[in-house]
Amino acid sequence: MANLIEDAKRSIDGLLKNAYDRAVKAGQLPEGEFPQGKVEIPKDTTNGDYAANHAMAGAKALKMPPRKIAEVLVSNLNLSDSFFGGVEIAGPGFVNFRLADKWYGDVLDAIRTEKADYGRSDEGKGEKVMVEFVSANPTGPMTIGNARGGVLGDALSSVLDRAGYSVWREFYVNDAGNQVELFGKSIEARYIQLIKGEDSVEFPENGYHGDDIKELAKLIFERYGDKYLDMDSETRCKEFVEFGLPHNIELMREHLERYRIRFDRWFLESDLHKSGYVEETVKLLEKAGCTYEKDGALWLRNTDFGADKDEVLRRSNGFHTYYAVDIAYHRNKFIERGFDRVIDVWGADHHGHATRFAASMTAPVLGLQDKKLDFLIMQMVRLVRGNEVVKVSKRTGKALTLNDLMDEIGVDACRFFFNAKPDTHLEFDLDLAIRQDSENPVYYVQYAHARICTLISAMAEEGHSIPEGRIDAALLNTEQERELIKQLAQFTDEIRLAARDYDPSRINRYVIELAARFHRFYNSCRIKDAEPELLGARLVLCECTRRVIENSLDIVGVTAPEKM
RNA sequence: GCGCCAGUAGCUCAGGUGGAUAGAGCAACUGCCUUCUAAGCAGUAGGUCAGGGGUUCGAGUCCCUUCUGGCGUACCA
Repeated sequence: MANLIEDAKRSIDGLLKNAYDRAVKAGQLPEGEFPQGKVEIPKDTTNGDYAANHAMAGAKALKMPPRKIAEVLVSNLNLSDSFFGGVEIAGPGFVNFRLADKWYGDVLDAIRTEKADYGRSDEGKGEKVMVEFVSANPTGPMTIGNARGGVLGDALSSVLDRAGYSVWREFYVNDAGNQVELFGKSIEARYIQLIKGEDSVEFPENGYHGDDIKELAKLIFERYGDKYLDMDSETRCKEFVEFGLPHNIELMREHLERYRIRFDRWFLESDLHKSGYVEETVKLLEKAGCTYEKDGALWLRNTDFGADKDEVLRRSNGFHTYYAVDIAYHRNKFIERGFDRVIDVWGADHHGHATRFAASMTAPVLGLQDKKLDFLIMQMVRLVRGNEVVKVSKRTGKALTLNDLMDEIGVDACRFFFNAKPDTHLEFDLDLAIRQDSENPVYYVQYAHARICTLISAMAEEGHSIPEGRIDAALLNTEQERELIKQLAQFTDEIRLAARDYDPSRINRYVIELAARFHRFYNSCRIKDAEPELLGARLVLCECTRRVIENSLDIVGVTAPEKM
C-alpha cells in the first residue's frame, strides 16, 4: 500500500525539521515553533520535483527574510539515504528538492509487488459506507440521467473501496406511491386501447406515454388475452402493477449488468411500508413533538432543524409522503444496518430536497448524531444533436434510454464519457459521441494499453522477457521516463483525493495524462534497439504503466484491450 | 423574491483547498512512419479567468456586489 508521493512530502517535512533543529543548536536560527509549511509539486519541473514554502511561512515568526531562512535550512540539510539528490533555493524563498534514483526505483517496485492492488490505501480505515445511486423509477426504462448517476455512483464506490472504505452499493426501488398507481392506470389504458381501439378510452392526464407501456400491455394481452376486460378497475390496475414492476426491475437489472454495475442490494420501498417501519418512524417524530397537524395533514417542523420550510409527512388522505418514507429509509440505513456514512447520488433536480432533508436528519430523536449523510449532487445532462436540444422526458416517452445509448456508442465510451465532474452541466452531443474515432479520449487511453501489450509480446518473441527483481532506476534517466514514473507514483494519491472530494472523474483526467506521458516516452525512447540492461529496465517501465492504466480503467469500468 | 450549482482559449473542459510565466483535448497551421501500433509524437497560434470592489508578500482559487445560464422552492418522487 504505497503512496510514494505522500512519503516524499512527509520526508521533506522531516528533513527540514531536522535541519531547523541543527540550525537552532548552532545558533543560526531563533528557537521557537518550527514553521508549518506546505510541500507541493511545482507545475514547472525547473523548480524541482517538490517545493517547500516553510521559509516563507516562517518569516514572520522567526523575524527573518524568507530567503535567509531558506539558506540556513539548506546548509543544515542532510540528504544522504533520502529520496532526494539535490536541493536549491528559488524565488522568494522556496526550497526545491530533486528526486534521486532510489525514489524512482521504489515506485516501480511498489507497482510490481502490489499489482492489481496498487493504488490501495487504508485512508478510510474500514469505515462502513453505503453509496445509493441510480434508484430509477421502475415505471419505465432508465435514461441518460441514470447513465450519468450510474457511472458516478459506481466509480465513486470503486474509489472509496480502494481508499480503504468498506463500501456497499444500493439501489432504492420506488415501488410504492403515486407514480406506481399512475403506472398501473397507464398500462390499463393501453390494454383497453389495444383491444377496443385507440379512442375507446382516454389516456390518464399525467400517465406514462412511453412505448414501453404499450409493450407491457401487449405482453399482458398475449399472455392472458382479454380476461382483465371485465374486471373492476382497481383490481385490474393492481394486477397490472404486480406484473409490470417485476418485469421492469428485471429489465433494469439486465441493463445495469450490461453497464457493468452490480448492486449489493435492491431495496424495495414497499418493504418499509409492509413492515410498518414508516409508521413507526413517523410515530417517533410525533411523540418527540416534532410534528403538528394542519388542514388534515401531519407536518414535520422542519424549520426547527434549520430548513427553509416545513414538510408534510402524512397527507390528508392518510398516505405517507415520499418525505416520510425517505426519513424512514435513511433511519434504516444508519440505525438498523449500521452504516457510518451514507452517500446519496442525486440529480440536481433533487438538490432542494437534499438540503431540507439533511436538516430533517439532524432531528435528535432519530439518533444520528455521530452519523454522516452526504449527497453527491450531479448537474443535469443536456442532450444535443448538433444545434438541436433533445428533450428528455419520461412522460412524452421520447427520451433516449440508457440501453439505446449503449447500443449507439458502446459501453466503454459511455462509462468514460459520463464520468465527468459532477457539479457541472454535461453537454452531450450525440452527433459527436456517436463517432467512434480519435476524438473520444477513451480510445487514446485504450490505445496506450494495447500498444504496451503488443510491444511486450513482440519483445518476448525476440527473447526479451521482462526482467525479474529490482532494476537499476538510474538507467531510466531521460525526462520522458522520469515524468512517466512520477505519474505512476501519483495514482494512490489520486484515488485518495477522488475519494475525499467524491469526484471519481479525477481518475479520467489522471489516466489520460498517464497515457500521454507514455506516448511521449514511447516516441522518444526506443526499446527494441536499446542495450540489454536498458531494454530490460524500459520493459519494466512499460509493464508498470500497463498495470496502472488497467487499474485506472477498472475503476471507471472501462475495458483495457490487449490489441486494437 | 429566496436557495443550490456553474461562468477560464473559437468549442469541450482541467486548474491538487492561496503560490513561481493560467493548462490540456478538439478545431486551424507546420513538421515526424523502408526502424517496437501515426487511434501516436514534436511544434506554431489562440486569454480582460463574466464585470467591479476588497483581504495580503502573492487571488482563477478566499470575502462582498452586479450580470448571465441551469435547477429547486407540491398534501409528486
